Amino acid sequence: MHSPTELAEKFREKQLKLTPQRQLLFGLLHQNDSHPSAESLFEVASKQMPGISLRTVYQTLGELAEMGELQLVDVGTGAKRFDPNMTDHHHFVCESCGAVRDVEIAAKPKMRGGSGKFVISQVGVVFHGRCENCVPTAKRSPAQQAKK
Amino acid sequence: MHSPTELAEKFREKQLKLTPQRQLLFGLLHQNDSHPSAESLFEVASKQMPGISLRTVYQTLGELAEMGELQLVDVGTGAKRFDPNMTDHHHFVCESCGAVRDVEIAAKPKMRGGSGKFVISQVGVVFHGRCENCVPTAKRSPAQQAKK
DNA sequence: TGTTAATTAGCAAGGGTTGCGAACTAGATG
DNA sequence: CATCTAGTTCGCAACCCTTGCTAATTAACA
Repeated sequence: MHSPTELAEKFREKQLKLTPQRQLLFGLLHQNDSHPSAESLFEVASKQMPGISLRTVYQTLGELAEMGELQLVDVGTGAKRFDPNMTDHHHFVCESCGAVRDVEIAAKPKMRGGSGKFVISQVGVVFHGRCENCVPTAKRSPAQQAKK
Repeated sequence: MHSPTELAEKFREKQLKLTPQRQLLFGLLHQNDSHPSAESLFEVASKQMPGISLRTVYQTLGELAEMGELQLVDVGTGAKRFDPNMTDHHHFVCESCGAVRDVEIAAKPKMRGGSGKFVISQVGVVFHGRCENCVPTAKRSPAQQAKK
C-alpha cells in the first residue's frame, strides 16, 4: 500500500477523502523510519505544507492507525510514536538520544501464572538502552533525535 | 524491607526523613497489588491522612523509585503505575477495565538484527488484553479499576 | 530545647492530546 | 461546469498527568 493509487483506494474504501494533508502525512511517514511523534511529523510536514495544523496531524495519524496502516507505539518517553511498519516486531529506545529502532524477536515468550482466562490481544515489548551513537564509550555527543 | 524498622533504616541511609507521609505511602503501596497510579494512591492515602498533597505523593513515589524500592511502570494508559514488586516480571493490562497484573515470563527473548552494539539496560513487556472480569463472554460490567 | 536542612503543600505551568465548532473542500451529482 | 453536502481542516480551549517553585512546616541531630 505504498503507491498513491493504492492509497487512494484504501481511503475510498473507508469513505475517507483523499486530501492533500493525508497524502502528505502518509507519504512522510513511509519515507521515515525514525518513529516520529506527532509533533516531529508536524514539523516536517509544515515545511512542505506551511499552513498544516498539528490538530490535523493527530487526527490523520489516529485515522491511519484505525485503518491498520500504522501502529501507535508508546515507548514511555512522553509522546506516542507512529510506526508504519505493521510486521510483528518490537522496539528499542535509546535512553540517551531517544531514538527508536525496530527489533525482531526470535523467541515468543510463554506465559505462566495467571488463570489462563486472559485474552491477550497485543504484546508490547520495549527495550531501553543506548544505541551505537550513545554507548558510554563513544565520546561524540548523543545525537538528539525527536524525543517528543 | 517491609517492617517499619527496616524502612526507617533505609530512609536514614539515604538521608531521608521518616515522615508520616512517607510511612503511610510506603505502607499503602505494599498492601496493594493493583499497581496504583499516583492519583489513585493519593485517594487512598487521603482517607487516612486527609491533608496529604498529591504533590507529596508524586514526590515520595519518585524517591522510592530512585531508592530501588519500587518500579515505575508505564503501560500506556495515561498515568504511570507504581509497583513495589521488584522481581523480574512483566505486566498484563486489561484494555477494558485497566487492571494491571504481574506476569512472569518463562522464556527470555533473544534479539536478532541490529549491530550488536546496543546496550540494553531494561526490557519492558506489556501485554494488553482482557482480564477474567472483562472477557467478552462475561456479562457483568467491566470492573472499573483505576485507569488514571 | 534549639537549630537547621529536609520536606510538605499549594499553585502555576508545562507537555501531550483531544473536544468542539466554524469555515472549508473533495467528490458525487446534475 | 455549477451545485451540493458529508467529510475535513484548523484553531482554540480544555483536559490529564506531572513537575517547578516557594513559603511554611517539621524531623532529627546536638
